[in-house]
Amino acid sequence: MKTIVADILDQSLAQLPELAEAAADLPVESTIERTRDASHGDFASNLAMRLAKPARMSPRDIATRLVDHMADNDALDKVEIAGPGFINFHLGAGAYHSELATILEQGEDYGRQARRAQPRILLEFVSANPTGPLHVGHGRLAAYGATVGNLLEAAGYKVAREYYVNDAGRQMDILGLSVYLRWLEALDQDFEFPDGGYRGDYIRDIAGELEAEDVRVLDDLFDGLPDGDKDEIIDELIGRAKRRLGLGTFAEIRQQALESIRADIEEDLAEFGVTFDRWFSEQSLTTEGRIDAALTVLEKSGKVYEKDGAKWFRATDFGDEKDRVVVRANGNKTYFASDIAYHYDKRERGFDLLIDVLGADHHGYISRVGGGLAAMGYAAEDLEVKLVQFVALFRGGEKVQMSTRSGEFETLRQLRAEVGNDAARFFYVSRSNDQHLDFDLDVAKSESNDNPVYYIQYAHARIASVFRQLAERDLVWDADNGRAAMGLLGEPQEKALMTTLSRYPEMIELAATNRAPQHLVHYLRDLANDFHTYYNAHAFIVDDAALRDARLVLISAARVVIANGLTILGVSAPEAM
RNA sequence: GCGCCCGUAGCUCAGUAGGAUAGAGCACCGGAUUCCUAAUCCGGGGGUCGCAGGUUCGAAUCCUGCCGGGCGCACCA
Repeated sequence: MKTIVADILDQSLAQLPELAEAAADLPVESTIERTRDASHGDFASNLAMRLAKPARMSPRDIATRLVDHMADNDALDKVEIAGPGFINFHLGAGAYHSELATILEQGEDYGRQARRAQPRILLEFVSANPTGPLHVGHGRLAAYGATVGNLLEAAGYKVAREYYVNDAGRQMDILGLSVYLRWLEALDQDFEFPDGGYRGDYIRDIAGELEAEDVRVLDDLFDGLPDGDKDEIIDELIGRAKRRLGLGTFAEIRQQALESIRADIEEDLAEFGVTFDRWFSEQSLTTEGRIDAALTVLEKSGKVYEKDGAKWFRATDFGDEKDRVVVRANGNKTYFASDIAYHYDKRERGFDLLIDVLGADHHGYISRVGGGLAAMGYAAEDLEVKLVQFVALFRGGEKVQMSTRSGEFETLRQLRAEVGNDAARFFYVSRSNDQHLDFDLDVAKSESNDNPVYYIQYAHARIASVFRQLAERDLVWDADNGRAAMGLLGEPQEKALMTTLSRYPEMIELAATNRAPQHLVHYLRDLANDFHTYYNAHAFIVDDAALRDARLVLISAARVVIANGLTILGVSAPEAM
């Protein structure tokens, strides 16, 4: 709908060369916005004010010229110049009526834009370490990433979703050791479980199902353990287990634990409506030689040097605080080396824009990885990182304490079971990603008017209910008749609803561009409010068939848009509540 | 110490590449149902947009400094 106004302005501008020149760098559409006050019309443009300086004319003179050169347009009622030089556009009812027809015609495609070839987007999110179940913080990453992915697709982009599985390195050895120790415990071996191990109940579950071929009891594993801090003790135990069980057997335990946890995460997310096109294994980077290949490219850039026996990446050249080690003195590659290799691989696979959704504690990582990309012949700007701030759970007004150490953290599963998937998906994205989230469990699970999820779903269910009532009264909705009678929709509540509906495509575009799902949440709340207000003010199923059919056109359109928006959020749109 | 994010109503937060009198929910007060679901609606009070400067026709929004809160600064992953 905004394009109607943009076209009119564009065409007027084209006839005024002296202004068109000044506006060369200014997309006309970006000057147009919805008005906040209905007396200012439907859309307003600040184009004249923006051109005043480059064109060296007064804003009001510019506005006058623009308006004088506008061709007549059926969609337009009138155009006014107001205030310091705003051009206000008043659309006719016909523009809204045709928008309603478009909504019904396009159905679930309404608000979706045509495919854009560029950029091809790789969206990486969650990527939690496969050392235990997802907790509530990961849930926010999942809900945010999934919704941003849906928004980008609605805006026409091709999006691939990926989960990076950190299945390499020391933490995997600790995982394997933890499982083996629980397996020993189950066979009545007596020892104190080391502090540095993973001690959640899920480790016992995995141990209970352990099926490694040559696994056997090492009853002297803890004999003569040297003193040391918890990391040294863990490393010593890992070394002993590897030597005595054999590397192959230890690796088998480790892989079994990894796969069990990874599968659990995948199932958890799938139940949450979050799926991925690919689970990218960090191990595969090593086995396929990609880390070495990336390091070779990086070294050719001249941004790698040796110091103290290690190889360092000159990250400070790319805005990082300090240079970063990529290969340690002991020859092991760092996690940072895998990260660079992974992101290099993403670009090599043909993705133009890499969006990473990360926890807020990863902010130090942005300039580093971006710098790596730049050094390897791509651009730091190819990587866009969306940081998501932490989640605090509140129950009964009290903050719920979360402790990973004790294994007593709140898992995503527990949260989903407590408040339901719909409320969880909704609440997670209802705040800006860079705002801390206070998740109030009592509100999220209350089946009452306190709960904004129900408020929106209820609007959808109510519309469905109206159509059920219609059938019960042996009436049939004649949509063609309704479309022909849309001129009867003159009530203020009807106009308000039509206006909000017509905003949907603009809002989707905005939310996608800004990776800001909260716009959609707020929009749906507004839309539901407009519908509920209308519902309370006027009956839809009236005796006058033309009016009835027209009103049913309007609320059908509302149903379509609410359902489309909820689908993007990953929230169900119930027919009845 | 350095870096990133945040500071808007009593509480939780929106606020669109700067735009016209700053919005919503909750809470509080007062109303609405012989009629399509009251999980609803209508009305009301509530604000020095952390503070101080700057940029300009115009700043909650951009810039600088300060104050307050969160997070991060490994040859860990």
